[in-house]
Amino acid sequence: MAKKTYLRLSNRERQIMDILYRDGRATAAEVHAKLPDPPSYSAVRATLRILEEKGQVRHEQDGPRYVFRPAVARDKAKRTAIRHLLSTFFDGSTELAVATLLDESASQLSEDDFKKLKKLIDVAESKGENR
Amino acid sequence: MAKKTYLRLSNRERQIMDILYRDGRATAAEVHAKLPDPPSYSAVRATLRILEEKGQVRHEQDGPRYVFRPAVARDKAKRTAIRHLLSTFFDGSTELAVATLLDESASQLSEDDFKKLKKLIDVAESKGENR
DNA sequence: AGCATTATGCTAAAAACTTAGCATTGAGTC
DNA sequence: GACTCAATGCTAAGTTTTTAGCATAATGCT
Repeated sequence: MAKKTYLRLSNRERQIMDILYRDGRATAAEVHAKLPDPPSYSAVRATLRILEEKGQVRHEQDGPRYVFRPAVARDKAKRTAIRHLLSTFFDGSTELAVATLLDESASQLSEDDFKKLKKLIDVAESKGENR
Repeated sequence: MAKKTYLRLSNRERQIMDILYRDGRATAAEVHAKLPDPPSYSAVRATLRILEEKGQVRHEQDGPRYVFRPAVARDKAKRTAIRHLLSTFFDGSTELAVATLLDESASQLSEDDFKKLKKLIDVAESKGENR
């Protein structure tokens, strides 16, 4: 059977995936506790099962219970997400995106944080030069 | 009537909003043309109407047709999106997010771009000092 | 061992999303 | 003004999502 090119996740499914990406791993009960506007525990388990059928989630047995994890590495998922964000809201411009990021969080960053950010750019620049 | 705190958009609705945010404004026909795996034109219009009912979209009359726009400013929507991304995939860390952004696009950035990025940080830093 | 507690497996019903089709309206052309 | 073309208004039906509930299995305590 061919794999679907576009895998659509429903709203609840997406919410649950976000929790799993945020926390790395969680039991059904933990997911339930963190869901906004949560349905029954039973409904959460059902959705986790569906996510597993869709290949988005895996579980391991941990004693009496299941622990769920995203099947796709967080790193890969976050790259997909960031590309989507760039193209939707920033016309593909890294600069615009960085500007917004800084604007969102500047007031919470320390002097040291800014130093690190500049260093990041230096590193990226030197890597970019190998073209 | 109380406004919903959590406004859920379905998959199709989200796809359509993304197009509207990307392009700023579009007719029903344009949205239809840009939808991946598109349904009928009629279905697109129906969804646009629903989005309007949900307060996500507005339309203006442009001669014989409607032109649709996001009701929430792109700028506000993108901040919401970026905060969500930060918390889901980057543990709230601006640095980690910038690092990924750079990593994604470093090979496409020019020397000048890097200069601008550093400048952005300087500006954010000086703003941040007014605390 | 028996019992309470906490899991999972499964199924079916309710709700929401998604879609298409037909009726209607309006603009432009001949 | 009649006709054509392209738009919107509306509604109903199909499909998917979302949910709850009951049955069952496993753990751990007394």
